[in-house]
Amino acid sequence: MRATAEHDVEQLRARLNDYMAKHGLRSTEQRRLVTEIFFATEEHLSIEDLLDRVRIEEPKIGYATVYRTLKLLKDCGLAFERHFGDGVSRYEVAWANEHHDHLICVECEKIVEFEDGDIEELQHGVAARLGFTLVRHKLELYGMCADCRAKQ
Amino acid sequence: MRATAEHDVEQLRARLNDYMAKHGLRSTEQRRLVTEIFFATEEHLSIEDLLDRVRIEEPKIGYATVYRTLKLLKDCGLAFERHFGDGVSRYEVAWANEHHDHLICVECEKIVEFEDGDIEELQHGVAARLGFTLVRHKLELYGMCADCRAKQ
DNA sequence: TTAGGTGCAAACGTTTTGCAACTTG
DNA sequence: CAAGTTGCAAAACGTTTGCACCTAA
Repeated sequence: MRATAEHDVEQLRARLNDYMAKHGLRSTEQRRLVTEIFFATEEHLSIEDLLDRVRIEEPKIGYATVYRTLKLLKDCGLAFERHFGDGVSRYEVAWANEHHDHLICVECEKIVEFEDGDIEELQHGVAARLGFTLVRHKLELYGMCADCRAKQ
Repeated sequence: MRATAEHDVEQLRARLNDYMAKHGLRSTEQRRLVTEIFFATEEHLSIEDLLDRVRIEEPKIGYATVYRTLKLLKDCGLAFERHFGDGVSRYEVAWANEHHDHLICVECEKIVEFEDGDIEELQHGVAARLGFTLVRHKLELYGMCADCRAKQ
């Protein structure tokens, strides 16, 4: 759907450094490691998932550090937190100028991203009709993917 | 938006009794009390909310009973569990033939329900285009309601 | 040097469960 | 009476925090 090559990691680093400088925060080895691994990931990671990957390179890193780093990324708008109903928070990189929703397979839990301008337009219409100014939305479609349907 | 009068509580009771009979479950006083109070409610209740109401009539009822009763209602499709991001699960009655999504005020947390057939149609289109058979969806719109906008 | 960061373990808030006593059918 | 249910309290679960030690600037 989207190619990794399009993504401008450099821009994320710049935004992060900006934010840290502005808030008197420091660039530590752990923080760099966690953010780089996170930025290099296409999937929707839980804290544990990310911790596992980080520990391959630096086994001493603790859960709390990953947690706090993701909080930082959330705070400066570089990560989105998602909840797909299984009790754990998952995170994905907030690439600039990109917005998408999720289609989740109820069988194999595969997550596909999509974007649909028509739906978004209708959402604004609904909100306006009820007197709301829309700020954001969450749309998740749950269904069975082609692979799982074939297997049944 | 919808009048209580339209809702057929009798049908819910019947479906519940059916389910319980089919699964060898029993109709206890606590279960009846919890379900009746739940069925009579328009709001999106947390377990605690519901427990508070139930305890007005029967102070001895425990959290676990309400929890387990809601699980039962969820299992037989009479209750939906919702997560609006504040860490607690909220429940609402799954009235037959009714489906709606939510519009939530980011300021006062008011929740308005809506239905939009056009959006749903587009959702099916998106899913089909990506090879999925749509089972259900979750759409939440977050914005500022007219009242809160006026106060600012 | 000092404000900020780390890792650990303990605290937290919500959800879930084991169990002995009690009800329902 | 057998099987299901209750209420309690404890366990489990993911998340968050206090603190003593460490490190970037």
